[in-house]
Amino acid sequence: MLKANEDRTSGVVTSGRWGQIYDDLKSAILAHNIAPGTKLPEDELGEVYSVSRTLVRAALQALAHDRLVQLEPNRGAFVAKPSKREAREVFEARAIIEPKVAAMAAAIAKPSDIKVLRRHLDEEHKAIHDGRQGDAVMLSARFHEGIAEIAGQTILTEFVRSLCSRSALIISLYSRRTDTFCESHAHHALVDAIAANSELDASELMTSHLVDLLSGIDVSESAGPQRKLSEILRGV
Amino acid sequence: MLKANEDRTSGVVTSGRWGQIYDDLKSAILAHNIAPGTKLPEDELGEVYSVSRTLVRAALQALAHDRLVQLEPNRGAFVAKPSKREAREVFEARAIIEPKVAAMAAAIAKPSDIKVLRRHLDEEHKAIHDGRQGDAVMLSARFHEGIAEIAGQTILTEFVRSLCSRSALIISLYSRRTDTFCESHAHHALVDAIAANSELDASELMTSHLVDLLSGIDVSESAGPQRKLSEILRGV
DNA sequence: CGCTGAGCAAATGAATCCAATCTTGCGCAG
DNA sequence: CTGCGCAAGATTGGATTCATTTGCTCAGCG
Repeated sequence: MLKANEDRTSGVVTSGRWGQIYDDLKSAILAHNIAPGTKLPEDELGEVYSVSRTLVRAALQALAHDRLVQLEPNRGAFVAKPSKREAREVFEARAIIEPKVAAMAAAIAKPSDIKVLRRHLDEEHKAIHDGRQGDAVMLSARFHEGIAEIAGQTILTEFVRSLCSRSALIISLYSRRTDTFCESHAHHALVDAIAANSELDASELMTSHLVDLLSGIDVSESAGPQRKLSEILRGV
Repeated sequence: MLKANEDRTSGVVTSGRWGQIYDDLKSAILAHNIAPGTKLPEDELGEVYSVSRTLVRAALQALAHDRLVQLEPNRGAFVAKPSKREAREVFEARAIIEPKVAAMAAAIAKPSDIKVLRRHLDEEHKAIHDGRQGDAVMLSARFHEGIAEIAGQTILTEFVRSLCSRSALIISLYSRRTDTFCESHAHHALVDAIAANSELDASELMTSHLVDLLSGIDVSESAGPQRKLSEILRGV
């Protein structure tokens, strides 16, 4: 199941064992095993993990901060359904941050870093080949995170991690093509540029890669997912 | 006391009334009313706010996610003490994000937006004049947030908000000059550029403003603040 | 036949309670 | 006199329990 709980929530807390639940739920959501909009009742999750609602609540709160779940007062927790506006903003933010990060990574990448990236690529390729789309989007996200880590920017790495998580949700919601999740050749070209220490190439490749990703999803203006069903049925 | 709890934690949750505690503590930390490294015992806070430890824990967890407090397992919560490395990274991140945001804001700023910014400036000026440094840094942060809001980028606004919060902590820790918090003239020039819809000027002014801020703090390499008191006293 | 309102059930919000862990102070041995 | 070890106190971690809000159902009325 692609153990992803090695560094806890994003290095934030490490407190207690609710991080386990956090990681599990996060994996499930990102891998699209739980559909956006799904209700996440506290006691149900508590029963699944054999823990109290207290821990479930802590995990849900952390996920809410990552915007992967939406907490509605006295209603419950739901898997987030990013609006198209939010989707556009996520990619705009990535377009601002990630090219710079890629350039920084290219500037200081060591051979060992490149090896790590290529290993990521291999895993991703295998996941795509095996048809495990859920794992593929997660590995793609981890690839982008990996670049940020090479850049040595822990804070920007956090931002990239957050944005990639949300991107995974967005792609699962609005994807038009099935191969939307990071075509491998784009990633390969990126690694080559970084390995060659060419900052400009890395920056531009990242930009075009993000444009590619964005072109693969439908962000045309329309009623957001917040619209009530009644309004939709009324044909408003 | 500068009511800041109008939009809750960063629009994240709005759940329950622990947001009140969150906002209060955040204000106190950013205004430097609580020194970095200070322990924040749960039941003490619970007594102060006449509330159960449950809510205090929720607030502390949210603050931990913002990196304003550090949660140590079985130890407790402490006001964060960003290392110099973290300090540098925060400003590097700001240098990447904020100029772009300023340019976007300049591109689409309406007269009403400018009025809001100028009102921020007035409050900030008054706070500085009155010697209320704590409020000044908070208002400075809100000014930067305001620019991001004008840019219409809610996600980047969140990032800027987070970075500005941490900057406030950093400045209070490593400031050399006392006037470090955003000299007003820099902010005025920024507003002028945005009002004139000149994206390039806004971007460059923001960059130089951030460089200015960074030059005002001491980020020279040295042992981080994680050093034990014993090591310091030993003169290591 | 449709609409309104009271009542019921379920889920969340918050407080209290118990357990586990760390800190600190004291005592004793070397 | 100093250093190690142990026990008591304090503090956090997690579970259980009570209260409140929300949403739904169904009876009564227009």
